Amino acid sequence: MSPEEAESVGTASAVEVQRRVLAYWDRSGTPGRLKEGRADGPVFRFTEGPPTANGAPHLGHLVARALKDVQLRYRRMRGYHIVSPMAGWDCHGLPVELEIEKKHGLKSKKEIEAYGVARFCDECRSGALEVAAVWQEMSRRLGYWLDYDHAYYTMSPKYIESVWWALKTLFDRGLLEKGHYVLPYCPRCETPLSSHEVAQGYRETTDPSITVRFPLVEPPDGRPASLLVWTTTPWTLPSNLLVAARHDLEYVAVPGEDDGDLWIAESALSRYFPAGTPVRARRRGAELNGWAYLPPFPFAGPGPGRYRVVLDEMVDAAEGTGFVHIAPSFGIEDQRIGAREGVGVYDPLDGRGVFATSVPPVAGKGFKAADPLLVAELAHAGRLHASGKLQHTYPFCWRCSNPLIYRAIDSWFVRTSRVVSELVANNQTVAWNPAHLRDGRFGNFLDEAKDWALSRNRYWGTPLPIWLCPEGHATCVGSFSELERLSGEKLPTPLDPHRMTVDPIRLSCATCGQPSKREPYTIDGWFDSGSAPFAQFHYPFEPGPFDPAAPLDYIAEGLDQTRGWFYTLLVISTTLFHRPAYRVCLSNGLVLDESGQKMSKSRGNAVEPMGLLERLGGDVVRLAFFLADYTEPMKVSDTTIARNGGRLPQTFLNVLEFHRQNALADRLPPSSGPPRPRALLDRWLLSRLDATIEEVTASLDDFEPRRGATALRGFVDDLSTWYLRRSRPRFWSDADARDRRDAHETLDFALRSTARLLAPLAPFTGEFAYQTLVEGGFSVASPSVHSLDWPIPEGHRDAALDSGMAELRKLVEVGRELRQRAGVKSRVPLATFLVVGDDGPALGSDGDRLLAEELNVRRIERLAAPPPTGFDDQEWVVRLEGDRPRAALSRTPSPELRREGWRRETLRRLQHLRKELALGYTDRIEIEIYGTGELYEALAEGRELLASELLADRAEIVDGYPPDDPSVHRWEIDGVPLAAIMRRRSAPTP
RNA sequence: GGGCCCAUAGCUUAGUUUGGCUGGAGCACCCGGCUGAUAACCGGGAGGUCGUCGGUUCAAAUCCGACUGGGCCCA
Repeated sequence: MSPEEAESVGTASAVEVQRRVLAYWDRSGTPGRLKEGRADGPVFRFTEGPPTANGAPHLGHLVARALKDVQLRYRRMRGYHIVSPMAGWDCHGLPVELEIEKKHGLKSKKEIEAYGVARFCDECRSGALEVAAVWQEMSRRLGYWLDYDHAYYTMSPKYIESVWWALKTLFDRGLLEKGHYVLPYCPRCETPLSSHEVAQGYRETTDPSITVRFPLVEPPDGRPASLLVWTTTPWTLPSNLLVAARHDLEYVAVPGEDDGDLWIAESALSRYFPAGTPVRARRRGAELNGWAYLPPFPFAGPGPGRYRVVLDEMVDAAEGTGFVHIAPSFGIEDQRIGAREGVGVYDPLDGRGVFATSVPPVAGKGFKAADPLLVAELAHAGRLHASGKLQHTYPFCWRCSNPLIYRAIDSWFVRTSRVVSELVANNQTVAWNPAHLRDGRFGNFLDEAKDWALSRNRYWGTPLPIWLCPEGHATCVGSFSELERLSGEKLPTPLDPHRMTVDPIRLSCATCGQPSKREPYTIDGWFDSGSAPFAQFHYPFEPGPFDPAAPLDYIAEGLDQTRGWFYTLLVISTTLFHRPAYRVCLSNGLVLDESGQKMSKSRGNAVEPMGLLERLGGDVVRLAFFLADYTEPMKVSDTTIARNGGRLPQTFLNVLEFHRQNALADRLPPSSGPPRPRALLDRWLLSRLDATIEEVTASLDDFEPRRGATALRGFVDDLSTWYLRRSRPRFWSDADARDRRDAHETLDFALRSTARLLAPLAPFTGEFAYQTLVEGGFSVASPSVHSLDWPIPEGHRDAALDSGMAELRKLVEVGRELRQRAGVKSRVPLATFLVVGDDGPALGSDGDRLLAEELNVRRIERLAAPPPTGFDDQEWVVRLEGDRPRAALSRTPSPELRREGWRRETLRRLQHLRKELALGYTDRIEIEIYGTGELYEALAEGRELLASELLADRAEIVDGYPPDDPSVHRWEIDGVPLAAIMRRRSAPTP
């Protein structure tokens, strides 16, 4: 390490460590050099799930990124070649468009078109790039190494061309088709959404809840009669064409206000009528089939089969009346039933959800605004039986927050439903973490996979590469060269294949030769991101490392991606390559605030990731995640993160600093190779180290960093609180130079190994430690810890040693307890610690020596059984286990031992004084010490010891009281006055 | 309404797969000690109906069932 670095290391905080390491990496270009791992190593396939480039990252992203990075770093150290470390951004789609709309106050598609589609798309592009920069800086702070210089962008021409290739492949296989189906539709964005988008927008809301009378044309019993029909969407009533009942439900007629009959399911009766209401008639649902009624509004007009009761299994009487209003243009079930009955559709709404003039009462009104007007009309006509409000969950647009409607619309579909069994089979091969996702949430979703509504009626997205001729023949274009060929035009270079470029292009129909126009759709951005594993390489247009036969080895994202990326990856890989998309999939839980509430900007409880990383440092944040159960929802705040993630690096850095100061003071040359330990503590530490290496390795092999982080935390704790605490005197003892050197080498080796083990989990701390330990560290030429080989056990594992030391540490606890009960401080030596009734020292005389030192007793004795006469209470304090003595400790120090205790007491105070006087560890001093009586005798007896411990060239012990002088420092020991004058002797060591 | 997951001390958690000592640990708290790396460290204390109830068993935190609470997803 360079002298300047060495001097300023000090006790570094995690934040300081991070700052220094980032500076070093920047200087040395380390991330750029290492991100791909070893070029000739075995391949580790990975793809970064591209975040949507419409906003800053939130904490949940941080968790996923930490879980990805730890694995990449580990695999690099294991010698793998990472394919690919490319960063990526999902640039297309509504979210990005919406940001630009907001920026310019655009409120509708008409306004976007007036603004100019080309300009609009340009802004979307630069908006996406700006966001990517924010993500990159956050990732840097977290230590997430990706190739940011060669990131993939789903909006880039090459990427789009790969997506086109994929679409054409599906088209050729008959898996991409046009249909007219009911889809979730956002009237503000004027586009359909996919089911995974809808899933993100369910919210509590209040809607009207009305029950309407549908008069029967020919009442069965001669009296006037009506069906009671319930709905929460009055705006769909003008489109009513049928009423559905259930064949096996029991329906009854009860008297209404004007003496007409009201038909309702018997099981729904109590919701509408008081108990005891007379029943005038009763029919099975099946008997109601075909009953004709008068529709609530006449605007849809007559048509074959309309306005009658039909039977369907979807009806139940759990809510409503047992009669279900069917508007085939506005519901998935409605469409199915309407199509079966051949009644056609009636959709009076335009693209923005505004009523046409054909519905006079609400012409020009939005569908929501129409609700109260239509209800008033019904009331006026005497058709309204009941009216109220209902609170329920309803889907809203996940981006613009307006209520969605379900409506029939032209759209292109990926026929996912046809490959369900293949999806299910491929999913079975995936190692999910948590494992229950495979057959639980994700598996369930696959079982019911619906066709994927792919097209969007929008601007900023991959254009659907399908051209249609007037005859309806579709041509799907799979590459730019094909487009050029079919259009007979020279395309501009560079080509930006977005709407403004491709919309005007006309092809001649491959089937009939007529001019074809492009279908004016973009595609769901989720198809873009699901194509990332191959589209990032411009597959199949350029040679690259993508292997169509090989799934990714590992992906990790938030749980929300079960409906998102995890799903679209699988669909696309299954339909294109007939294989699963990934081998291992780790899904992390949601991030909650301290009190367990979901974080959101509107609630104001969101912790901002950049701030968190700046305050605590990336390693603390990472470790807090790794040590928590990251597959479950996680409560996060500065306090919890610092508490859970801060201890390991802090303790480790403290040990490192201790070692640095001592190694530096000793001017120790760097050690070479693993040490050959002699001392018990050294052998024990290296045994623990090997066990830790094994555990961390296994945990990362299993893609479960938590176990490894926990093991490492335990090791560092043992290193600091047992090995180092017990070894401390060895590091500055002149008595045994060889042992001193052993201790240095063992600690040095353990620290270097720990730095490497730490590297994937806490890359800044690992790097900092390594650079601190090696000569020339922090220099441009110094290799990064991340470029080193992963540590392997060195054969130091010794189970007997492990258990023996554990046992010994238990005896230490016993001894300390006895000392406390005897009321004798640790500094005062005691004669004997007696261990009763075990098989003798598991660690031999070395172990007993260690025990004696730790307990500050003169000797350890072991007895097979307690003495027959028992222990004399005057002489011993005894620890019982059950009713048998386990250990005993001498109760009282002898006068000699007490004098030694005083010496140590004095020594401690004088050492403290050295520190107060700001003396360096190697500064020589002169000292005069004043004491009287027994204290004087004790000090005089140990003059030489005191002198050498205090690095005193001259030490004088004076029997008496000190002069009255400001340079005199005074204390009391057991009521006896002690004083000293201390002066620096030599110049401070540099 | 349906599905999946979670529940161990105030907090973070080990132990649950494969039932078996007195359910461990760290943080925080109280008392005492120690301190030439440490925002440390050491000893002791207090703090647990292992969410609740029931079942299986010689034996249940662990296996089974129901319930409660929380979370997520679907309709």
